[in-house]
Amino acid sequence: MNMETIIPTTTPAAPSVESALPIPRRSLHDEVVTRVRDMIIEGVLVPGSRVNETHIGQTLGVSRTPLREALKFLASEGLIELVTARGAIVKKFSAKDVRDMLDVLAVLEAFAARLACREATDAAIAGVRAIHDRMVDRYAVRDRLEYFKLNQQIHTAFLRLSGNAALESAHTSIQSRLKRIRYIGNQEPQKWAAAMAEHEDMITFLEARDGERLAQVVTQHMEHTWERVRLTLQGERA
Amino acid sequence: MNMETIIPTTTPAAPSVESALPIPRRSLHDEVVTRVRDMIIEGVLVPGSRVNETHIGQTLGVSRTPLREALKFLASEGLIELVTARGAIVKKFSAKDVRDMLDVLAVLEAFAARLACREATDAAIAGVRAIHDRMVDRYAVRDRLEYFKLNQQIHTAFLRLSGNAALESAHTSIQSRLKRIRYIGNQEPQKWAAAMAEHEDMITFLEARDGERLAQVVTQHMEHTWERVRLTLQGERA
DNA sequence: AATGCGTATACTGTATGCAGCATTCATTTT
DNA sequence: AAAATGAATGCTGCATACAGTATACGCATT
Repeated sequence: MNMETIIPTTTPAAPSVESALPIPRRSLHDEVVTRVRDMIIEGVLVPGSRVNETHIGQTLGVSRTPLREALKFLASEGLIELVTARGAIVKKFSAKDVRDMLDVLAVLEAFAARLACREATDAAIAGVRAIHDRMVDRYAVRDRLEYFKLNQQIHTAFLRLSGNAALESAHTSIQSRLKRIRYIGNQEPQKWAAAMAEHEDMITFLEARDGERLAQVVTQHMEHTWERVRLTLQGERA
Repeated sequence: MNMETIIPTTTPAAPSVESALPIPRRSLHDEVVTRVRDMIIEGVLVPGSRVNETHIGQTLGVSRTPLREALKFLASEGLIELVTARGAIVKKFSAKDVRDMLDVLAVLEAFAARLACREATDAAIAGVRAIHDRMVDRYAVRDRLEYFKLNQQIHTAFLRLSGNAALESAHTSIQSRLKRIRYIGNQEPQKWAAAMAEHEDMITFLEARDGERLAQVVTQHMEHTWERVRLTLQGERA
């Protein structure tokens, strides 16, 4: 979320080994943002309910101030709704909302597909392939949680291939809103298998740099994601 | 930014006239967010510079707390960068960044175009036409500022026709990042005239509900926007 | 018993204070 | 004189305290 570049005033006597890298200082802000996001995804914070600042603050061991700042951040991301004098409310998405988000994701990913096939370096594509291979591994042993994480990663990596930062950030924003729904979805084995097959196609077309076909598959994949997820949503009315 | 719905505990004796609407209480948060956004657009806060919390706070007449919260919000929107222990920095966009954003906008608007032609009610389309007519008025008397505002409005209204909230919010986010660039661009008269002509086409196809042609024109419009804006950008290197 | 009103409580919104880090300037050293 | 080092200042990050508002409960009244 924030990249640091240390410019040495003079080249120090330090050896150019890996150990002497800028020490990554995670701000409490980022930490709280991701933690609260995770709490929403995991269902600890239930959609539609209010967020008690003092309570959650104590849970995370921080004061209300950084928590509130994190909530404002998440509000802009669309995960939380801010109501005057009533505080933060975890957003509840209707089936239509989810469908709409998936439609937009499809459009964005289709565009990214065409760009990626044109712009990406072979090395970058190989990187995506590497993630894919790990997903196959995880699928083989039915490690759902790790698979889920890798799935998020591969989508992000794929979007990054496009080289369009705005595209990536738009995608990330919607993706984070959908995370929870995806998390609770995709339970059935055969659906999981189907998703895997689609990914296989995607990586093939990507390596072949066939933008059009890739865009097509990506769009289909999103349509199928909807099929996989829609049933889960019946309980989650707005 | 936040809609209020007042549910009366008991149906009061109040007449159901328009005058008895929920009183619009805009939170200080929203106020500060929009003010800071405007300050960025108007160039009061220069890209690349740090935001002094105490100073800006005094300017707006608020304490640091709500200001900081607003900055976090804008950070998520992409207008501001948060650097640990150094605070908020107004984001600086390179020519490529702008080009990328316009590309994404084009994709989103093209999608919105197809949806709008399918989904929008006649009344809603008439609403867009009304804004357009006012723009023609403002163009006639060369009222640039008002034209600029209406231009923002018509884009938003157009996106809303799609009925896809996620699409609208993705669009708004990028749009707000571009506002400043658009604000300083579009100076020359002939370019302005060209933009007007394109808008004329767009409204025509919209009323004819010709989604494909509208999508085409919208994409072209974005391409031309790039032409209009790119020269302004030479000074704004990243 | 039900309804309306008033008070109490709990939580949000805002301000302020304190600690820690970055930056800058002055001083010292080579 | 240039560079490096150390101190001082200013700003951010976080916590806490206070004020204002909504919600809930209890009481009185019909």
